[in-house]
Amino acid sequence: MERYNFKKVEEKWQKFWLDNNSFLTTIDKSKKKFYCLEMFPYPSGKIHMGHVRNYTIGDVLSRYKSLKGFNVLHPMGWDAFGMPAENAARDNNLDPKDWTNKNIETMKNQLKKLGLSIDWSREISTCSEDYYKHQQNFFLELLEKKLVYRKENYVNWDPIDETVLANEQVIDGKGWRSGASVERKKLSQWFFNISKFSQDLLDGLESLESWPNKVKTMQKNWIGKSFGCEIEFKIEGDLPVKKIRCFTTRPDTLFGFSFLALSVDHELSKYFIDNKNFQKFKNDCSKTGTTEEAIAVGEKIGFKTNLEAINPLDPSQKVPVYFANFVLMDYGFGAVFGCPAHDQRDFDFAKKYNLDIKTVVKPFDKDENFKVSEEAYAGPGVLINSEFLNGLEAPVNSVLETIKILEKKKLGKKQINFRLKDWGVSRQRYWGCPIPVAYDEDGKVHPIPKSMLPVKLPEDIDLKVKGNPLDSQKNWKKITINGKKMTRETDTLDTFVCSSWYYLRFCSPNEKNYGFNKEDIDYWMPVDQYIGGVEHAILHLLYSRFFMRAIDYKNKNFEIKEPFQSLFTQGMVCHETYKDEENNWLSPDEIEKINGKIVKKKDRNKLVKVGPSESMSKSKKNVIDPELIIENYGADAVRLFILSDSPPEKDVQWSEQGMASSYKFVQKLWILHNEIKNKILNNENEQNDKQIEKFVNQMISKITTNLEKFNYNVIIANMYETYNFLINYIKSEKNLYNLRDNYLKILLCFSPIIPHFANECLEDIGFKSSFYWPKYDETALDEEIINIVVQINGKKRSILNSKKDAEQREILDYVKKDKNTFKYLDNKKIEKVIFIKNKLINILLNE
RNA sequence: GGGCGAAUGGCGGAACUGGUAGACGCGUUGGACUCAAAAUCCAAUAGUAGCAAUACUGUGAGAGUUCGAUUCUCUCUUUGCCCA
Repeated sequence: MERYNFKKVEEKWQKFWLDNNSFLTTIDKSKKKFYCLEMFPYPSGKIHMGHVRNYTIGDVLSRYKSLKGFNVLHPMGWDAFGMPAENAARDNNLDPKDWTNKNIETMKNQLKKLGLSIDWSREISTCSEDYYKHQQNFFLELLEKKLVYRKENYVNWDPIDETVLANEQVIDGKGWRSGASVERKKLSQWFFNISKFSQDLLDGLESLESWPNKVKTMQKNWIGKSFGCEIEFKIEGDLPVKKIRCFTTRPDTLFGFSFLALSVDHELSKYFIDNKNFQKFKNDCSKTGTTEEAIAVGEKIGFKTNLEAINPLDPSQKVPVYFANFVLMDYGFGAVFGCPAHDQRDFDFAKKYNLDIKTVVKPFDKDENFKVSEEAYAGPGVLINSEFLNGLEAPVNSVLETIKILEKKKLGKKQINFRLKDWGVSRQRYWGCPIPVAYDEDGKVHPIPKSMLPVKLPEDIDLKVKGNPLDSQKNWKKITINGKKMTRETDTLDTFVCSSWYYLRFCSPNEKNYGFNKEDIDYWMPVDQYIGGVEHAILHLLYSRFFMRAIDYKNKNFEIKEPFQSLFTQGMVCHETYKDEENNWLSPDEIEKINGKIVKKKDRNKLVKVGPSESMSKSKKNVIDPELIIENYGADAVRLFILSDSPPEKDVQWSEQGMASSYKFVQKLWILHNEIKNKILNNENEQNDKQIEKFVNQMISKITTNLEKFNYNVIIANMYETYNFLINYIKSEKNLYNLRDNYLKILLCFSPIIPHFANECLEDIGFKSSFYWPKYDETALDEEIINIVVQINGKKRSILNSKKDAEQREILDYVKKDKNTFKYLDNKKIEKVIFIKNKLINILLNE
């Protein structure tokens, strides 16, 4: 027998699948469809272990569904626009397109070596004109539907990448890629009107039963529906301003009102434009970022006006009006009322400017004299010091009641507010999808006529210029539309736009006239299973859900609303981290283990510090290159290992030993296969053997259930159990009657996990095609002899074998005689017996 | 600070609707093979006591519900993620 040559076998089957177009998919209405999609990769250079895990999970599912008879769509593409390409190209004097395409080639080959069942004829790349011309068309459609608009806005400006960042791309006040401190800057930007769909996006979550609750909660919080009240405050002072509108979720704390705070961009600011102190203040404000987090953490500063606001519930109460840096123009009306006792932000502000702090809510367990002193009290309780509102339970009752009163007095009205803001899509970068509009001499926006699409990116650009390289493309910028000279928009679209509709394109990758065609969409959509990292729980998924709605808006393209029927979020691949004595990161192949000590390979006297296991990242050097691993152990072994050690939704530890043992397992399976093959050739008997019949049925049942529930790590355990069974079974010198049929079923069950190996073995015993997912026979699962647990006073004392369906009396008689249990019953009165047929007997004694 | 989750041997992890805790793998120990080692194979492996049969303890801590709790409820601790 030859040693299992994974290289030969894997190449053979990968070629076979390619030559036979095994994974090519077309619409087949006679079959149920299954659209399996994994989040497509960014072509950064090489695939990493995270990809291996993600795509293996998807592949196992796709192959399983195929065997079950589904018409499976399993495509792959490239999220190919984005800054890394532009930066790499700039630093190495390359064209971003060449850099990207080269990476795509490399990564595609790597993915192919994993033996993925992908329909490569549907491959798409978001940076190709074939793709982005449709995206530009969508942009224009959205523009027509007024779902895209342009507005001047403060943005998060990344001074290193010289681009605008979305709020969610700012982490701890720093750019998510560059790490630079983010600044506030005013720019004219394109926005998608996602907030128009706030309620719809929120409601849609209800229908997503197969999404993790965690993700739904995160989206819900992100959309942030709040219920409150719009209040009009009368203003006194020397300005021609009589009232200011505010939004608040806590109108019930109005009696604790001690200041009114305005955003520096509030329309009132026009009266202070010449005030030097105000200008200085405004300037200081721009140093804090625009994120909620930056505002919460940063120091609260204010600029006092000489205006006074009047409490609508108590006209005798007048409080100062401030401009404050923690009030944002796009929340509410850019104005909030301050109640320091019950809001920490207001509290900090009041302390700083010595404003009143009046307690109006007391916790349930405190008395009327409760006073807020060290920090604000935002919890529930009862209203106090609030005249006619006293005694109301806060917040639910008191808020509703106060709104009623305000509405009656025509001082305010109930309002719903959403935290979700419109999506700023303008990026001042070259390597993205050009926004298909131009400006005439007056600065008026004109869409590029659809006949002139795509707006192609210019070639031969200079990426070394400061700012947006497109801006310096004087010739490219010039365009004539209908005889009129205009200037092109130089912003490109956020790459999240590209990934917001790629799942649609996979359905119609070759449609020339539009991004998709309806027949394909109606057949393939929605994605039945979407698989990817939880890091996209909010943005990508929310944007995609928005995009479906936006394209559907007014023209009714779709039968369905939600793009992703089910979502699975897989965990990360982690590895220990290593540092040398100078605290430099070391990669796993720079270290070795000698006599239990971990030392540097180059200098064995140098001890290595072992850090915690963290998600693999280049910066920490704790990466393992999948290509090398596939080279050394083979794709099947890698697939086995990446699934074996942890449930797919949890993080997995990379372990060299674990990897090696998966490799050994494949080798052992091959030895087993050859022994089974010999037995099969020597036994051509049709009779059945119950033992193998029962085991294989059990196994099919287990593996099927575990596949359906994504318990892929347990499937690997099931495979080991199967091996352990079979190796003993064939040694048992039984008459191995129906070994061939049962072994065939086993191989079919293994085939989604280790497809090359399984196909090789199947061919070896005479099966090359018409594979299917084996069914299990419920009746074969029936046991004739059953283990019954015997408990005395709830404590397990014995297990006895009984024939199926034995009655309580029989079991009890047996227990009384059994050597393990009779001693417990000796001379004691049986108080009660709990009996569950075929499972357990629990005898309660009077002691 | 708020929301959501998690906690099981030396390690990763199993355990169906409340019914045999620790499947399976790694590691470790002992043995076989070998001049020797690696590889491979066999055996043991939650802890304590015992030659053993067996007994007691045991699923982060404490309480509760129940004949019976890893599983359900409450409180606490630690920890992860998201939001702030």
